[in-house]
Amino acid sequence: MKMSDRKKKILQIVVDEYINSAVPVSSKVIAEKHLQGVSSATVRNELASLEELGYLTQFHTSGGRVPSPQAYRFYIEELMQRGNLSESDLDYIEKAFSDRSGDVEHLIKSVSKVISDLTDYTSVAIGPHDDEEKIRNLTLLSCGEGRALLVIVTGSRILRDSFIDIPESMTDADVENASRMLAKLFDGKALSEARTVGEEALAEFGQYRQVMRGVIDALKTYTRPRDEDVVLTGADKIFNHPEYEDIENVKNFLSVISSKDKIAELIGDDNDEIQISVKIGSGDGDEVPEDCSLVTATYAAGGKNLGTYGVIGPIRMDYTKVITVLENVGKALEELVGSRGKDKDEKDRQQDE
Amino acid sequence: MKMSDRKKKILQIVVDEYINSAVPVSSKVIAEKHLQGVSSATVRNELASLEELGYLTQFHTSGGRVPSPQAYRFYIEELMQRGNLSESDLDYIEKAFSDRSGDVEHLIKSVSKVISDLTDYTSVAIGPHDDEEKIRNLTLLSCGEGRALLVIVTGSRILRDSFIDIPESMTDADVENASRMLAKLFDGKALSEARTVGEEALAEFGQYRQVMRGVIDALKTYTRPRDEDVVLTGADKIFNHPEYEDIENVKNFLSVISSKDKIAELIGDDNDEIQISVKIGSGDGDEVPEDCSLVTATYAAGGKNLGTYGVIGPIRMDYTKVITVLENVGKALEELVGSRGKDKDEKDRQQDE
DNA sequence: GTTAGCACTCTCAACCTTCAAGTGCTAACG
DNA sequence: CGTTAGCACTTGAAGGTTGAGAGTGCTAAC
Repeated sequence: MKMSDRKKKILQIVVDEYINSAVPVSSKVIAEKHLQGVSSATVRNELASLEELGYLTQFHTSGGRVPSPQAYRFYIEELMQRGNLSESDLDYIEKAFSDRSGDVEHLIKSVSKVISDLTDYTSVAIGPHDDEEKIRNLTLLSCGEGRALLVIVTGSRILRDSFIDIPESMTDADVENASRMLAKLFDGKALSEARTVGEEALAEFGQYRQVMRGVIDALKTYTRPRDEDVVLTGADKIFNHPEYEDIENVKNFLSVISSKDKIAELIGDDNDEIQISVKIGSGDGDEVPEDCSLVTATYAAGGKNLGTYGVIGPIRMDYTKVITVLENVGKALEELVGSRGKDKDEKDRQQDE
Repeated sequence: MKMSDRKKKILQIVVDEYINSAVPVSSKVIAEKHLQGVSSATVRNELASLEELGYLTQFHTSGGRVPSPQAYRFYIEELMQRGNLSESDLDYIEKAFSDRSGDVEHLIKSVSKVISDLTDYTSVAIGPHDDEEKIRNLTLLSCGEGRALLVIVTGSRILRDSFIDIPESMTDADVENASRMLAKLFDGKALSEARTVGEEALAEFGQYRQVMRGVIDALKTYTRPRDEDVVLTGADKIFNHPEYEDIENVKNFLSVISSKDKIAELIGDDNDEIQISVKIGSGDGDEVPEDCSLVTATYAAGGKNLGTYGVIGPIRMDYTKVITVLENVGKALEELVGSRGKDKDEKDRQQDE
């Protein structure tokens, strides 16, 4: 069976209406509020057909229809209408980003907060983690007991530190020496090339071979986001949405957000594909849990990854609002960071709209 | 009215029973299960009297009695019986701590996880933050745009970093120069004395005055724990306890744990007073929210603060279990860290038991 | 001081009724 | 053939009633 235009129109009405009201949608309100000129009986026929196609479900015979996950996906792909932010929302974004004094950590937090406040959903964010990031400084500090602390600072000011094992025989002076050598070797290198640089230099390091191995291992872990890089804002906002009157849904939600590992996994894995990604849980072994939806955007400016930001919430989510907010925050962010001019990527994206 | 021994005994029974069953306690079960030789009518008289004293409340006439916050406090002070951990629990602790390879961050996380797993409550932890910590390394890195990154590494391997403003006129070489001066000045100093050292050296710094100011400001913030220092484990464990079938309690709980600031404040403020602290919310403007209880222990070994760890959960908490776990974790932790010998503090504590 | 006995209160679950909402189906219409 | 009016049917939500069970407070007797 093909989807007629009227079916699409009706499906769009159902999704819109349900997103707004959180109440199953009946044929009557569709016909009366949105589709004058057609009777509710006709709408009922169409609804029955849409149900057969898998787009709608009903809890019980007299309960109106509710969109299925499949319907949401279709809605986002084809039916959804883009909106614009209100003046006050735009002002809010601008004001929030006007304070340029903070570091990245601070920026990530405020972006996350802005998104959560404007959308009224829980916001998840993961800071920039870019393999092409240049190493700005690398220092090795002796800790005694055959261990040393490796501190790496990159161009976008992300600080990474980890402990590596070193030969017990190394004195503090040896460590300092090694530190100098390492700093010289890696300074200005991108994280992506650093590993190969390290491998190549292994031979030179002679007795410090073990140290270099440790550094290389540490570098490997740096391209993956860590727990600490995941920022979560407005977890209590979920209670503003009626689906979370049900304790089961709250459990589900809390089990997701209490594991930052899991969040990082969910957000991270399509990091460099597209701009905005929507993931809807359908329950059958999906990574995103049932009754849960995750909308994220990955931002970039001047070819530099600026991190991934988004919201997590019920499937019945105001996608128009969320996506609009994400787009506007993205624009503001790109302006803020790459204020000097726009690169090709961004131009392409703007034409798409 | 004075508390007779029998009243105390009965109060203890009520609290124990309620903690175990989560069901209001009736005079009948007290008399039959715990106080043979006395009739339920007698118990009823005592219960009525205990209610008058403010230790018990009842939701409705025929609903049995429930301990008041005041009763819990009294219970913990005087009535509670110390327990011992099971073999398997002790094994679990030992196994969890046997891996010594990780850094502090890692240690904090595993301690927190152990506590959460053994108690079945949500665990909160805050890493060591000790004013007497010695500065091991201090480096200033230029970031351009009149800003620099200050990295401070302390003895117990806590890494602190923050951005400070510097005069736009400073070149990279100037920054390096300043970094060397600062490192020399602060190396080996405790955080507590560092501030005064900085103040005294202000004059010497001449044109770098602003830099030194920034460093001093940064040092000030280091004694307070930051958001990132608060670790939360097992948030979803609350659903194992019947009070959180009620959505209102979940809201309450989530609003606390979603703000790490607030947690830090709650945990941090009696940091150096006593070993184990129990805070019970009573609702009247208390810092700890109503229906919420916070049990924390501050650990130390060799005079060094090892952080504060504990659990947050419903008032009806298994205090015996929680406190026993906290004590045993503390012992294990002290052994692990200060394996070379026990200092006076710890000996004192062990005698108290 | 302790106890048995009893009236009283309150909740909880089960059950019924009513009500409104919304559907599916059928037969008629253009 | 698509559309529509009409109507029977289903279902859940809300409200009321009832009986059982639990637990108490009180009183009078020991």
